[in-house]
Amino acid sequence: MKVVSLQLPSGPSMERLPLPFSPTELLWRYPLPWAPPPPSPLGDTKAQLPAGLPPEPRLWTREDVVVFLKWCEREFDLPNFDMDLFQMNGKALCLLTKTDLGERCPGAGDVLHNVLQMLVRDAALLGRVPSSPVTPTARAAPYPPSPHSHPPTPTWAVDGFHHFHSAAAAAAQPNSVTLSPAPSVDSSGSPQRGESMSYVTAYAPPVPATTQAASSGSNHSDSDEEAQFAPPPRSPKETPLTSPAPQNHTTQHGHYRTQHREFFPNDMPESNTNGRLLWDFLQQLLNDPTQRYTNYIAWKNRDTGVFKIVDPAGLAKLWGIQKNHLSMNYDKMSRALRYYYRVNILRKVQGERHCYQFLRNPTELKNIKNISLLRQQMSPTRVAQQPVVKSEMKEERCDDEPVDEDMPTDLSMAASEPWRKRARPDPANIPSQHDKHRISTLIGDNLILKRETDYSAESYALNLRSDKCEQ
DNA sequence: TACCCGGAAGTTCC
DNA sequence: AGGAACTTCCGGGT
Repeated sequence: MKVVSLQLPSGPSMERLPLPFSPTELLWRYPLPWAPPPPSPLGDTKAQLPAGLPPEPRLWTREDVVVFLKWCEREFDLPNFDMDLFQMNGKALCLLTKTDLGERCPGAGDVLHNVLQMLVRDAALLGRVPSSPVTPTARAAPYPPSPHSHPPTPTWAVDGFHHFHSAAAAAAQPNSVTLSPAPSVDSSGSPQRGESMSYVTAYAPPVPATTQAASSGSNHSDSDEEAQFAPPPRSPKETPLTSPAPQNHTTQHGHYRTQHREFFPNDMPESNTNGRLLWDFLQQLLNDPTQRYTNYIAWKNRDTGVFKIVDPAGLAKLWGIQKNHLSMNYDKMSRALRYYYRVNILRKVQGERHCYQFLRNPTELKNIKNISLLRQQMSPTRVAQQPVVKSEMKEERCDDEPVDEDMPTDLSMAASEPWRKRARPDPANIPSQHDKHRISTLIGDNLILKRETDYSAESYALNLRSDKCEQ
């Protein structure tokens, strides 16, 4: 499966950001709702259209339609279309509904529909603001510069992690930017040799060599994108992988790749979440090897799982695209993040805006999914009996402690907070609003110690051992 | 004003 | 059908 580097429509800092989704995972998500002036929402995809194909699908001839369909087959690894069913011009093609397309090409209707929608939308935008023609060469032409193209990079965002060589970046792209493959780490792939592996390594995304080879040929070079998405420098303390700070990009990447190949074998099974869970989505953005999303979200301390949402609105839009909730905003997305508090996947870093901390490593999270969620109920009374520990969010390490197996992992209200059941329990046992708030606080506070423990490299290794035992 | 919090109800997908 | 994982909306606090 090839990856199309879809471009986000511009918004602040949205320019030229390829979304991390494979076509089949993403394309249905379009069309996009916000339409500030171009750059094109189709971006690279549009630019990769066959030369000579008009940018406006509705102007296509029958022959153009065939060319387009053939291109889609190749580009998106779609099953071959029955061209007899597409004896129509572009205008007619665009009138087909998703269902229509699905009937004509089972399994690819959504993709086709959404590609068309994007093209139509893009053509409309181009109509308003004439821009570069849709040619293979147009791709290399950068979009009009925007003052928002490169939002401020957090000072903590690193300086040892140099730009990848363009070929390497391109090679890394398929896995790094596709939400289909496993999330940051896979339970079956990584822990075996991971006893001494740090959190960093566990979070590092896969860069299988075979994928590189497979992808580098048919796709365009990313050299131009690399220039656009050159990752910000990283702090030397950032990770063992990057320290001491390498002088050579190729060496850097080689090391990186070597590490990943060790922990992410090529036969790694696919994720069971496909980036459709918010935590997984965030992890994938955070761990993008080419660091293209650091303008949106970036590790603040990868070892402890602390990250910062650099561009809340932008990130929310990305998430909205991912989930096809195009009115997504930070308020809504943050609500989803807050639901993670109760299941101890996340916590807020007190006093720092847009700063959160993962409380579970990806292996854990994935394992939880794999074992059908250990639905350990954490009763309010039980929680309330636990000591309250207020912990300042520093990168302090606590004693090693195994993963709390009693952690609720069910995001539903009922699982962790039974009073939220609509069929309410005995009223005598219902906490008051104040109590509820306190309990929630207790849940969060009480687990802080553990969280910071879990995210220390030592305990992460310990968790891995635990994972290993489970396997 | 923006961020943050959590309740409540609704939606979508599996 | 039912549950999980959000999404949407909201009132309140900082």
